[in-house]
Amino acid sequence: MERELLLLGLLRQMDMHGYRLAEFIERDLATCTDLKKPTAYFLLDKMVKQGWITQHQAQEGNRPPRRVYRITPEGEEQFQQLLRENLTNHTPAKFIGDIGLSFVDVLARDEALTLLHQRRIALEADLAAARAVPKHDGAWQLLIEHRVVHLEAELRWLHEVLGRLAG
Amino acid sequence: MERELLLLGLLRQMDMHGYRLAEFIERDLATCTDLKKPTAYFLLDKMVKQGWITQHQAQEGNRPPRRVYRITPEGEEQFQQLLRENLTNHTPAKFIGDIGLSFVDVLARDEALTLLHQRRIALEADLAAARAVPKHDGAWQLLIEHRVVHLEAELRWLHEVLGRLAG
DNA sequence: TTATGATTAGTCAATATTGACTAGTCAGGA
DNA sequence: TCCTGACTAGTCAATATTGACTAATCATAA
Repeated sequence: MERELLLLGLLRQMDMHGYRLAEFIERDLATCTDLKKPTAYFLLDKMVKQGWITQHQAQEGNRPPRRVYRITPEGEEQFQQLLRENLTNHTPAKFIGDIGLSFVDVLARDEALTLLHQRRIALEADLAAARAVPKHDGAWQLLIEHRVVHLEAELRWLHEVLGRLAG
Repeated sequence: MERELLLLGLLRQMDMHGYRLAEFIERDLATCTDLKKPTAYFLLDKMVKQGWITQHQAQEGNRPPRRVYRITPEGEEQFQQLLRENLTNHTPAKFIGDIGLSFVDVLARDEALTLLHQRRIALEADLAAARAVPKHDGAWQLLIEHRVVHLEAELRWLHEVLGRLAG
């Protein structure tokens, strides 16, 4: 339900049309979740059916009409409940990079080292990018720092692994 | 393609029937990936169609016949390629817990602290469990250590967040 | 003015994923 | 022996997800 939580949380801040929501999520929230446009519409439709949000048409100038969504009191209640669940439960991240690592001894040591070295380069670039994000206000700042903390830990670990493989 | 990589990697070690594969993944690899039984069969069928593996029936005693899968040379080639890609590319983990955190200021400070405190308890339990896993051999040990490293970083960060919220 | 490419808003068919189910087998006790 | 509950192996309908597409509008530049 974390996607629903996200959509409700955004609609709670202001009414929005589907395209705007989906675009915001895909562009600015890529580090938390990946949720594509058709999925967003699917979930929005579902939440309309469940009565958590309402949908109405809105025309602006000559533009084609838009579906604007608004949260309902039932939606707000859901949001509150989902938020509490999400904050309480620690849901560990899945590291899909680990799958390859579990087979690393299939490769010759030199090749493995070369490939993991490339991974480290990519990781360092990610970390630099995350550190370069300007200070935000409020809770978003937490997420940015979380990302930095995680990438730093990842980098230290990868360094360790490279060292162990090398000698 | 990380699920295919995993299935091919396991079949590469020995022929297996679908149920065994799915059970192993669900029980022992839950920290890397979540892949349910029907998904495993779906992917196995797909890989048979693509010629990466073959399927044959095997009877054992009175038991119902099983579908046993075996990797083909084309499958081995795929495996090698997928493994190299997986080792090279750093694919950052998604933190779905962050979605809730981004809305944390919706709640009164005391309630947020209580909920996040519960999260910390759960996290500490996870960490203790991860540390208690006995030493494995080879690459599996890497994954266990990765998990510990990640959980430690997560715990430090949560501690930081709690401190900041509190004061 | 009109051609070109980018942006907007959403759709659709194809693919992926899963919860809940079935139908057989086995192990152990009454 | 027969019953019960657990295990084995897989299926199926329902749900979720996405790549690729459409069709309109807007920006700009020749």
